[in-house]
Amino acid sequence: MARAIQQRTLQTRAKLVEAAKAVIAEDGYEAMRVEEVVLRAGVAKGTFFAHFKDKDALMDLLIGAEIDRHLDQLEAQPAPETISDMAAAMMPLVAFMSCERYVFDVILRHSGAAANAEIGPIAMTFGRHTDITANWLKNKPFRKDLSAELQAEGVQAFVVQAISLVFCALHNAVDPQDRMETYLQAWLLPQT
Amino acid sequence: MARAIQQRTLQTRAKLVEAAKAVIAEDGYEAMRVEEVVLRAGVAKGTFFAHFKDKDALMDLLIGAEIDRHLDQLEAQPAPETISDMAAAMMPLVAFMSCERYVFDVILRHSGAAANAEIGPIAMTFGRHTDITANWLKNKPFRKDLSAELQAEGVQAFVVQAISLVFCALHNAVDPQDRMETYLQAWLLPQT
DNA sequence: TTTATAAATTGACCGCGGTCAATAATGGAG
DNA sequence: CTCCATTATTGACCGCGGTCAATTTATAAA
Repeated sequence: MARAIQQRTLQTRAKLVEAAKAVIAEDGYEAMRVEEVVLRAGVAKGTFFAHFKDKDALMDLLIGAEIDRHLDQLEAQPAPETISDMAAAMMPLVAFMSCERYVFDVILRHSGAAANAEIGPIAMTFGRHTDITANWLKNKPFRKDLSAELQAEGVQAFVVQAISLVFCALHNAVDPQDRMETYLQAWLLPQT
Repeated sequence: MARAIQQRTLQTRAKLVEAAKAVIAEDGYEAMRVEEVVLRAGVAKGTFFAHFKDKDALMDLLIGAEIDRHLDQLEAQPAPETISDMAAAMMPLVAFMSCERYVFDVILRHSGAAANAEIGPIAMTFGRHTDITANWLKNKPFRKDLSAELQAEGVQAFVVQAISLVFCALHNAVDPQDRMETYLQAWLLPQT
C-alpha cells in the first residue's frame, strides 16, 4: 500500500522550485540550468530528476503557474463587451507568452496533452483559456452560427498566430494588440 | 576578396545531406544523430558544424525541402472551388507536418524568420503557403470583407491549430480533415 | 614550380541534460 | 527500542550537441 509523502520530499521539492524561480528571476527562463538549480537548492543532480521527469516538466510547472495567474485576472474581470476590449484584456497574457522565444516554444510543446492521463499544467491552462473565452462569448452579440467552444478554439488559434508573428522579423512591425484586434474582428464579427 | 566555392565543399555537404536523409529514411527525423551522420558521411564532427550552424539548420533544410515538394503539388493543382476541396487539397501537407511530434516542433520553431537577413527554408515555405492560399482565394466567392492575405493568414493559423490537436490526447479523436473543414467553413464562409 | 594566403577539415574537449546502482534516511510493525 | 521494507538522495557516468586551435588542402600570385 502507498505510504504518506514524507516531509523531506516536500521540502526538497520546494527548495528546487524556489531555486529555479530565483535563477529565472535573475537571468530568465532560457538561462535556467539544472546544475545551477541543484547547486542553489543544495541537493544532488539526481534528486532533481527524482522530483521532475525532466527539465521541461519543471518549466511546464513554472510557466503553467504564471499563465494561471493571468487567467485568474481574466476571470476576475467582467466579460468584455467589444472586440477591442477583448483584445486588450488578453494582452497581459500574450505579453507573458511572448516574453521569451524559449518560453513560447515550451508552451507550444506542452499545449497539448500527450496522453489523457498526463495533462500537464500548461495543457490545463489551454483548456481553462478556452473555457473562459467561451464564457465571454456566450450571451454576446458575436457569431451566432458557431458554438461558443468553436469560437473560443479559433480565438486560441489566433492568439498563437499573433505571438508567432511577434518572433518573426518579417512581420513584427505590427503591434500585437492591433493584430489581435484585426484577427478577432475578422473571426467574431464577419461583415458578410 | 571572396574566392570561388571549392568542389570539395559541395561534395562534403552533399555527403552530409545524403547521410542525413538515409538515417531519416531508416529511423525517422527524431532519431537523427549528428554523430551518426558524420560517421556515414566519413567526415569529422567539426565538419558538420562548418557546413550547418547547428543540427536544427540541417533539419530546417530537409524539412523545408519536403514541405516545398508538397507546395509544388498544391501549385500544380487548380484552385479548389469548395471548402471541402480546399481542406482535402491541404491534407498531404498536413499529414507530413504531423508525421512526427518532433517534426512539427522544428517547423514551429522555424516558421518565423528570426531576422530579415536569415529567412530559413521553413520560414520561406510559410510565406509560399500564404501566397498560394491567397491566390486560391482571389476571385472566389469567400470572404469579401477581408483581404486575400488576411484570409490566408487565418487559414495558416487554423492549419497549425488543427495539427496541434492531432498531438493532443484530449482532442485527437476528430479526423484532421474534418476539423480543417469545420475551421475553414467557419473562417471563410460565415453564416451571419 | 614555388610560395603565400584563404578555406576546409580534424578531433580532443566542453557543457549540460539525463541515468542508475549504491547508499542513506524514514517511519510503521513487533 | 529495534528491525526492516519503503522511499529519498547521491554522484559518478553517459549521450550528444556544439566549439576551437591546430593541421591539411586548395588556389591565386609571383
